[in-house]
Amino acid sequence: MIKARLQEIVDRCFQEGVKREYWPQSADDYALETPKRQGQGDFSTNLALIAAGIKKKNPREMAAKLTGLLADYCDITDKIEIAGPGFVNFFIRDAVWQDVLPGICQQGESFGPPKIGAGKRVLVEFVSANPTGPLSVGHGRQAVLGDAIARLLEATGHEVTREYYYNDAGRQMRVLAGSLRARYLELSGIPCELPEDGYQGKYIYDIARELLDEQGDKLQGVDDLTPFQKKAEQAIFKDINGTLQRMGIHFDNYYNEHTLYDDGHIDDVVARLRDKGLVYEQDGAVWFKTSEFGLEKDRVIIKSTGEPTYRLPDIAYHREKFRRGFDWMVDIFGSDHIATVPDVMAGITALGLDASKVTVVLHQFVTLMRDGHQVKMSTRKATFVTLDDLLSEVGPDVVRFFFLMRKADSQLDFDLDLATQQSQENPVYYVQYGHARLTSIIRQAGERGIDVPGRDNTHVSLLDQPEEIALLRDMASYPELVKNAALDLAPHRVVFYLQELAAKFHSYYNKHRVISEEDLEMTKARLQLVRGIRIVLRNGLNLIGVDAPNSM
RNA sequence: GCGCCAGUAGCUCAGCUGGAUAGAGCAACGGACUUCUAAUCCGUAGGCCGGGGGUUCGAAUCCCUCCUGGCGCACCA
Repeated sequence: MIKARLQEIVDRCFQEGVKREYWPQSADDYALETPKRQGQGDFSTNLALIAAGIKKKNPREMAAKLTGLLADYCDITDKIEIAGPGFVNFFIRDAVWQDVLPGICQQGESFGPPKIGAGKRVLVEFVSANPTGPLSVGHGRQAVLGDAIARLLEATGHEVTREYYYNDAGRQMRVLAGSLRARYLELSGIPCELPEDGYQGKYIYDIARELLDEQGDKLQGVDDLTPFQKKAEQAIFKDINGTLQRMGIHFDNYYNEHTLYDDGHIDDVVARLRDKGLVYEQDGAVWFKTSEFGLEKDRVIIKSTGEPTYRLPDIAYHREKFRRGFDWMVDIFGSDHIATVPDVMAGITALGLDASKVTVVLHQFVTLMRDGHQVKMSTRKATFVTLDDLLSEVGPDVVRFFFLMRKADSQLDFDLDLATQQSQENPVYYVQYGHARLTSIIRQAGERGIDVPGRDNTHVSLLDQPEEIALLRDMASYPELVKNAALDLAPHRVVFYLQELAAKFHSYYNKHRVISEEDLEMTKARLQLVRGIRIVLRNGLNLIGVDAPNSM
């Protein structure tokens, strides 16, 4: 908020400088940033360095021209100085930071990023696991990532639809049905081998048992896999949804790949590509000329058996997303799907659609560590820890927070021993504890009959300690941080921000007393600060779907 | 062999579009509870940012190259 104000001032001076021919318009890619080190001001701009680079002049001379202009326009600083190679550093007046506080208190829950996405419809597709088994820990990362991204986009005013895309037909499902049938027969006392590549997970037994309870031995002589497939799908989706619910994640829409066939979209996409001469037949299969789009080689979209490969429905599905009128489409995929992305993008482009409206977020794998060893996970084998298991061990808050502590690009080691046994040292609790403490202080004040100031600014000038200004500065940067995190689809930045804010507060708490009997005015000022920090912490936690407890 | 991602303190990781003297948490060591919650705080120590070239006023960040790890490179999804 303060930064935006200063940015406006600097922009105005820049334009004035262009008029006076201090520097050319082309120097407009300068930045206004927050320096890391103390003593370098609250903000800093490299305008002079950029301008000097273009005009081949001394940067410090340029900086002097800039400060000359700023003297006329800038009313929120104590001091503006030229430093280092030619940076111009801004020292914001304490009063400016202090004035931020009543605004935050007044806005409360709505304190956050600007609604830059207002009127924009975004589709966020994630999880999209086929109903062949319980959600894995890897799906968990994706679920958390997708939901957090959706929340970030909502916070910035986007109209978000969360969608789960799935396929309940095809080879995998047939193998699943065969596996269930085998277990069903086995439980009925009829020895039966699991089919080749069958699903070995014990959950198949659970479903078989249910089926046996419901149907008795009626299905023993049935060769048709349909009843088994139906039962498996229904039971597994129930399980998946139960897990998602425990995480507090809901979807607005479940999109069945099958509708793409029923509504003729698959055939239509092939026809359209054929019209454009981008499709040909070879070896009994239908190929898509992906090489026309800069890719290595062409790809099969319909196998010689007549069955489409996954690419074709993926392309058709994305065309449907466009037709449904979304302005932005975000896909969250595991890194094992990396190969599909260029093909789908080529398909979108081939159909005359704007591929830049699709953003794919690829997340790297989760490695589960137990007893210092990596746990290998496979949906088909029996050796896997499910997301549900994880939730039972550490709870949804820890799962969410941990999965968001790393950027999507990084592999993630989830140390079960650490997450379960040493949960006291969890960064999640660190932040939550901060919130509980803040709440407790306000409660104490209430018990002593002290009212906590809200929107009024009669006390804020008392908040002149360095720690207080630092806190206010961080709080003021929250809206911009969230805005950038949303646009970059990077929720981990919110997590890091919250840890830092909590740390500053804990430190402050240990150094300064908020409620003091001798000084009621100071008490009120600090209570207002406490209230403001609590709002920001609470809003931030809410943004990543983590609970903000009032006591711990 | 090719593509994508990663390589930053002993460990796990931040570092937004290139910016000034490189950041946090854990682990280690030494301290702080008659006080608004010690699930906390304070201090100490810890680094050729994988190696090597290049681009420029300036590189952990951009380009090239090599090394290491992960994921892919199907008429599986």
